[in-house]
Amino acid sequence: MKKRKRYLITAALPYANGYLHLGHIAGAYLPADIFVRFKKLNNEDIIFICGSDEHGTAIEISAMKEKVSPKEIIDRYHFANKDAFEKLGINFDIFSRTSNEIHHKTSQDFFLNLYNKDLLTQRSEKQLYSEKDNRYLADRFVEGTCPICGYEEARGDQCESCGSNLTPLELINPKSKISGDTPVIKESINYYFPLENFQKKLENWFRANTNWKPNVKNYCEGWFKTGLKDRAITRDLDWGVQVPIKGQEGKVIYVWFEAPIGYISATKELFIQKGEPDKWKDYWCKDDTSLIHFIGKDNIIFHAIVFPAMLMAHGEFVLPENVPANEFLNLEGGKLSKSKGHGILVKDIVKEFNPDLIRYTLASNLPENKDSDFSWDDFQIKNNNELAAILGNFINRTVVFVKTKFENIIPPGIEDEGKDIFGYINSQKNLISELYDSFRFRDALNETMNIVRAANKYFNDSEPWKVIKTDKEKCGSIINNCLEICHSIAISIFPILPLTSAKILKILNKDKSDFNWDRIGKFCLHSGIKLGENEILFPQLEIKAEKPADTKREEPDNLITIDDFKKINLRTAVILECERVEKSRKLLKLKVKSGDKEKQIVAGIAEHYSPEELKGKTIIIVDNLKPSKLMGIESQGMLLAAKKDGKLTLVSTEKEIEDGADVS
RNA sequence: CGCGGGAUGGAGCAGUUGGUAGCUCGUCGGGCUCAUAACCCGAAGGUCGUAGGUUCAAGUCCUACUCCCGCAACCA
Repeated sequence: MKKRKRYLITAALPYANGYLHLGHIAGAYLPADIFVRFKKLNNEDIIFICGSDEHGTAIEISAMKEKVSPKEIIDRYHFANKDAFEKLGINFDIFSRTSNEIHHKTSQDFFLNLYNKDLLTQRSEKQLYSEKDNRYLADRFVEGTCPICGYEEARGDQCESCGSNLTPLELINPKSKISGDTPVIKESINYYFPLENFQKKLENWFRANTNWKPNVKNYCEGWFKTGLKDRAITRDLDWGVQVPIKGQEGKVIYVWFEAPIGYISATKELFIQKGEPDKWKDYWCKDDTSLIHFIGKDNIIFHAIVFPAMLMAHGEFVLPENVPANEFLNLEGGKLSKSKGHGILVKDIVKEFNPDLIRYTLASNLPENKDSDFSWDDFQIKNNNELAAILGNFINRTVVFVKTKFENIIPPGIEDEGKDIFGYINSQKNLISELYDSFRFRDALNETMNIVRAANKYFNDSEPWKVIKTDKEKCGSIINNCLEICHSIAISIFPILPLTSAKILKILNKDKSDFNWDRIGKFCLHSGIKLGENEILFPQLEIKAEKPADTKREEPDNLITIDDFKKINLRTAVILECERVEKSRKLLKLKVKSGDKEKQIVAGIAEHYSPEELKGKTIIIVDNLKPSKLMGIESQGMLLAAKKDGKLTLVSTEKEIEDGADVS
């Protein structure tokens, strides 16, 4: 392997259309931050780049829904996410954003570079255009009747009812989602990136990277096998980076093309801030740079195939040396996705818990090889039985001993005392280095904790509380060693627990002059120095049954008045018919009778009840719920059911009563 | 056959090219008492989802099956 002079680390650009949750952190940002901190401790030349990805239709649609400008949406999430990163101690050298001018310029230059080399192909395509809206309508902006199943509200890209993939042109009677206008068909030119032509070159490059993680390799080999397809890199949209070609105004560069260029623009911005505007080239253009993209598995295709192909096409940039993608983190064995409101948002959890505890729990359970699990039980166990009992306790027992037996002053050491433990620490230092270098952060963490475990053992085996009664000098020497070990621990945990690391230095009253990976296992303290104020690093934690940061919508006041309650019409109803909804795992379609009315209700209970057992049952329904469509089927009410831990049971009446009765 | 991931002692996970099944937590027994009832030592506990196959040898490779989970278009 080539000797690398400098590192350029990127973490996936978070999409500025939602808040970050723990899955994002465990997938990309924490491992990246750990790696960067480790390298910085080794005095490596390394920069850590990230920023918000702020273009794309999803943001435009969110803006439309909320009736605000896209700018408002991206500002909200950009600043919230930036703040969340800071609170978690994830220290980018720069957290930029793709709406910045420098990024627009950089992506346009990139685009032009390929365009001028005649690498891009043009295709004229029929697109829907709305006269009234004065714009082309991208697929998500069109609604119409599905040509396959006849569902009337099919989207331009897909029919929610039958699941068919569609194009806007296939829709019968298409309408603009913006104005309801009926669009016309117009020809429009779009540019394509010839990914197909790069397949051979990519494969050769890719397969030379033998040390990549197997999950990344397998995933990409799958794509190679299917064959890469050319991809459109422009779209007829307003929100984004304008296509820099005369006569093509009103088109933007497709986000997938422009977003990764954000890594380059952010690097430029960083060095402009530093007053060295050309220095970014050292990192992007010299081939003794090691470019590493930290991402979640959903981004593999872009970082291991598409972006490298773009860089190859451009020709002036380095290719990634590694793309250590992680799998996904689940919550309590179940889902952790924002769409379902089950995620734990970073902005919430940092309010209540020590960021280092969050970092520790995630780091010890990173989804490095497969999806892993976050649970509150585990979170508490990690704090009480590992951080508090092993790490916090070792620091505390040492410092308290100094305080009570040595007037809080570091006693002198004796040569040769504790040779074994320092030998062990030095060998751990090398082992942990190797683990970090091969992106095995979980193992690195465990081996780091083994140093602390060994430290506790040394304390126990040396029995300073006994030795002090017969030989105070020897006891002092043991304690001196323990203090030195505390210092070594402070350095070695820094990549994972930066706050704790700083606290230990403060307790030891030690400056940063020896704060370097090499100094682990070396003697750095001076006897005769008074220690700083002691502090319990990890207090015991008792997490109540109510999971504190679980994102139940924050209700400032969840009490309702009797009037609020009266708004809800609850009635008994009897189930007349019941059938499964086709292609759905969870939905049942019920026909119920409540008094003289019959209603159709779609309910997500198919995993708990079979259609047969429901027939004839009396249930409670919300009668005046606004109808809505689920998978294209209208649901005119909602049934009540009790649910906990995956169990579900319908709410019924205790005695028999006619259907249509009021419930209150 | 929509795409993808998984199944290893009570829990959560390692197990890199096939060669005595490891780690953390928990449990039980003992030690210590400097320390946040923390620390240290010892022990118990696994036919590695099922059924076949390849091999001198399979958690690891091959085939089939079962069950879980995530994503996608759903849980009103």
